[in-house]
Amino acid sequence: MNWMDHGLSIEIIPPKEFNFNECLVFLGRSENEILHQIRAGYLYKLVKINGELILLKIGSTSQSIHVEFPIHTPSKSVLGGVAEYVWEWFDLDQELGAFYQMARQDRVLASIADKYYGLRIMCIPDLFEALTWAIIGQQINLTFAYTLKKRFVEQFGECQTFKGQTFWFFPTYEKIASIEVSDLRELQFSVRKAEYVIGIAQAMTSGQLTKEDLLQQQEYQLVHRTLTAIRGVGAWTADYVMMKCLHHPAAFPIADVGLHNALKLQLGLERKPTIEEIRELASDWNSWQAYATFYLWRSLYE
DNA sequence: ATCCAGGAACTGT
DNA sequence: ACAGTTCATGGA
Repeated sequence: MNWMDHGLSIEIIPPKEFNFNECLVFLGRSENEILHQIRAGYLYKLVKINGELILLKIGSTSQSIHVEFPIHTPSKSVLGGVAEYVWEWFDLDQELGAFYQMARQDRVLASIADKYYGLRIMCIPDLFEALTWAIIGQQINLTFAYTLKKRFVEQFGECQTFKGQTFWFFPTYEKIASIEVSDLRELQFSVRKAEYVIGIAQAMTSGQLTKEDLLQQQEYQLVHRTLTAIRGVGAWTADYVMMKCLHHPAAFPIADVGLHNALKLQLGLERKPTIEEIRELASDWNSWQAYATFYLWRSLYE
């Protein structure tokens, strides 16, 4: 992690292959997103550092990312925590040189890797949020998924208001562990999804499920098995969470409908490819499947 | 109206 | 192991 403490703000020096504006395009894909806002080239997000809610205002020059604090005067330890958070959110530990080298030779990826150069996987550092968002998104269209997430966050999350704008923080698992299935049914969750989300919240509250344990397990197969043992988490959700939260570059949600649509579009196919055809197309993506998938998702929003 | 959506568990064979 | 069914509702 490479960053500087400027007292009332911080400056983060990302690796070479990084383009803030490409990341903003991805973050701005839904009007109904409630967990961050984009205004005049700045990204606003409410985060929790050392148990304290902090509003971030994030901008970028060609060489660096800078973070300001519109509401708070941050302490030293908060500044460090914020740098860590932003570094992880933008997936800045990845060195993408090898990805672009592979992608340039790849029939599917060549054009989009060039077109979206510098785009990073926009991560979901909070494990509970990553799992919940994946479960919400199962088998419904993305627009409705955002609507459900918005209701969920507004009902059970925390917020701060600044200059007439309200900024939201995702509900904690402790909070969700104490609610009932009927509370989520009122928001139009299905009974199943409500059970899954509350069950995961309870497992996390009791300490049975932690991000630290999953990070420590490291090996793809082991983590994947641990995740799919959770009720509500199948192969797709496990790969989604490994990609967006646990930073596994080989995570590959191969059954994803968005991936299928993007491949169809990129290759000009008349129908969506089969799983076997995708395995063939992806045969050279070794250890970059997550980035390949993310760039293909990006290609769906122009 | 009809089909599908960033799936997964459950049931029956 | 594998295939079919159910869940649940909005968007296009």
